[in-house]
Amino acid sequence: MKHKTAKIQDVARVAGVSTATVSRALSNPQKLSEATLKAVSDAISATGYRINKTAQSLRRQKANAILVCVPNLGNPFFSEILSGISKGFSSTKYSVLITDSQHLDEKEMRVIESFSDGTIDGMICLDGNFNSNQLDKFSAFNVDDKIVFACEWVDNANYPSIRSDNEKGAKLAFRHLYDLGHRKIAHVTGPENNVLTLIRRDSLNHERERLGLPFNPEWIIRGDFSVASGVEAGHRILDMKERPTAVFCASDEVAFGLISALTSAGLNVPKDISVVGFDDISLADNFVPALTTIRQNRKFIGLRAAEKLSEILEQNKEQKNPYSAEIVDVELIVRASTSRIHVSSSNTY
Amino acid sequence: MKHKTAKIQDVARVAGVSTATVSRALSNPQKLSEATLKAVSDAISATGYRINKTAQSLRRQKANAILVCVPNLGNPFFSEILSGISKGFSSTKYSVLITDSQHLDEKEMRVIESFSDGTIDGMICLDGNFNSNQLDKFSAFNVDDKIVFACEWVDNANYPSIRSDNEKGAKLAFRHLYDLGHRKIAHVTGPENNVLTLIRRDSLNHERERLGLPFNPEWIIRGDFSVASGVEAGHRILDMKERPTAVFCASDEVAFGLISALTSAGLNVPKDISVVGFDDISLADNFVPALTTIRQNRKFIGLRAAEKLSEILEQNKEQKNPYSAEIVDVELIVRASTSRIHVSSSNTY
DNA sequence: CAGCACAATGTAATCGATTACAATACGTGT
DNA sequence: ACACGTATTGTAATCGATTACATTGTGCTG
Repeated sequence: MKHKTAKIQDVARVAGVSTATVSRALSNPQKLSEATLKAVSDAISATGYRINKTAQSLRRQKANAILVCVPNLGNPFFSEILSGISKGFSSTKYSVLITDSQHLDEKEMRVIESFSDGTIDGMICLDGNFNSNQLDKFSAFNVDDKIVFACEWVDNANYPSIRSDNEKGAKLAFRHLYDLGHRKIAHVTGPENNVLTLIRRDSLNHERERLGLPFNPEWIIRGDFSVASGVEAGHRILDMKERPTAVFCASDEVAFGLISALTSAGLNVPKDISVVGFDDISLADNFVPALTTIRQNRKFIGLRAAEKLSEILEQNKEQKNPYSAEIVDVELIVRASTSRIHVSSSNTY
Repeated sequence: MKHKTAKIQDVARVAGVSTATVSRALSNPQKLSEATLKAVSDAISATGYRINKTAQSLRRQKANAILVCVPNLGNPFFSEILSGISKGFSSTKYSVLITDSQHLDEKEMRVIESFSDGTIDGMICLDGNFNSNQLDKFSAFNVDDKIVFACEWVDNANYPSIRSDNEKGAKLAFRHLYDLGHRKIAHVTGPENNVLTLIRRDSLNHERERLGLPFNPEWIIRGDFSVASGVEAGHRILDMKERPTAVFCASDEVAFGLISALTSAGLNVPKDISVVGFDDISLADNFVPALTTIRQNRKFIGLRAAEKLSEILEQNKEQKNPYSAEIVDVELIVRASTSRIHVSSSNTY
């Protein structure tokens, strides 16, 4: 039609030089004389030439693309991380591909496929749920040194990762409730096989023991980070003989669901029950009541993950970096969903 | 290192056939005899061969990838559409690339670049904010017949699009409030240059006139779909001499911000002011109060957009389809943020 | 059994850019 | 004037898969 895209040959012809020279003009300009450089540059404008990245990738054996593996694209928690990653790569030559790993069995083979069919050079994985079998495949196919984990990670495996200080987060949440006078503190966890679930729960339990608080196994409620699981947890709490006076939720969405369920049942948050979330997603500030939560700097985590992966991909393969987990600080954001314990409920203990 | 990925040559050698035969075994198996097919298939297993898509793309002049252009990746509204798109392409040979077009000037050139450097075959655009200058470039570079719009679209331009019935949505929202006895109905719009803003506002105004309701220009409040703009609108309303008794917001997030601001100021939603949102994002059901809203079937829109683009890309270029806008039905979801007008406030009118 | 259609497979050019190696020109020191 | 280093540019192989065209073989028809 109108635009038959010009190729390097066309530029070479117009500029009166060889294709090699054109190529060099683009990637090694310092090797050429001023005059030819100008000629080539003019020819490029004249022809409207744009490099064909597919051909370039084939020749250079490099895709200039990375893959982000997201557990669930429908979950707003991830959009901001994606946004950070996207920003981190925006000034580089890399394109960002995204895949939803939810309900995807053999997802590790899909990933390996992408590596070996030449479509990606590296991966940022927001999904820490890989078993050792899957990880073995990564190393068998030599892709394990091109993967960076963000937010989540894999225990006992030496992948670089950028993550929040979850331990501190759980501790801050717990201490905040404790300082407000709460002693019966429940926790809605994440899904069982998740690293975040473990570390937050352990940190919480540790803190509870340290402070010598009562423990009721009923108060550890299984969730899955979703709003629905928060609602479910709310119903469980409403049914308890011995209700907690405060709940620490593994995510803001869980907290929203929980508050929604408690409120519908006629309870008041924070008067009857205080609630703390985790993440500080954008809505936390404008929920009713505004949610006290632990802020994860998700955009920063995404950005750093992008930078880290870039570094790894640029550096010489030989000088392998040792294992490194970069821990990003978290912050307690006190809002309206927590309050000093009410006297009538506190005297139970 | 361990895995020097096998190429088609290696497979050919192992199978004792030519590379052409191996290639045919993969893309035109019906042209080969049972015996050679088996030999090739065995050789592929033996060598662990995986096709190199870069080489394939170069030769076939087809990237097998599409780009999704998202106005703001950080906004959860888009995650579910993305999820639908991702699902729509999951069983095809296309990979999905995502780019954030926010604050990106010359974004049309970026897109054209991606088309002409061979990295993408088509695009789904969730951002209708293109001027005619930019659109002219699309057609100058012959990419305009490989673009599908979803959710948003461009007026006066013949791009295929999948979108909600926004007109009906606004009408449903307005009628719902009217039926509850509200007469002073405010509207928080989207950003000024947005097609959704226009169509929803026009539909609302049309409905208001039809019903002969009072119009106070103050009641049309500029927003931008964000929570923050909802908060801002809330403050504006609190300051009004003549307050509306109900507000229709251009997005759920705006509604959240609005409710948050009103509630903080001591008002009760819906007792003092009823609020309707638009979108039915996942949190709407668990906001406090649960939000009455217009449901957009975002996952479906994403899915259909993916299917539509696939069709377009597969079909013969010549048999160009005429302009087509596919309108997806919307639904009023009544929850707790709207109620029959309170007597003390209704008698003002 | 000649002649032809058709099925199965091979040969080699091709997609567009990169780069090792070769070639040329120019300057400089002796 | 010769030898050699250096700067600049060209020639042609290469990345890995696809496919037009050529080739071979087989069966069928008259």
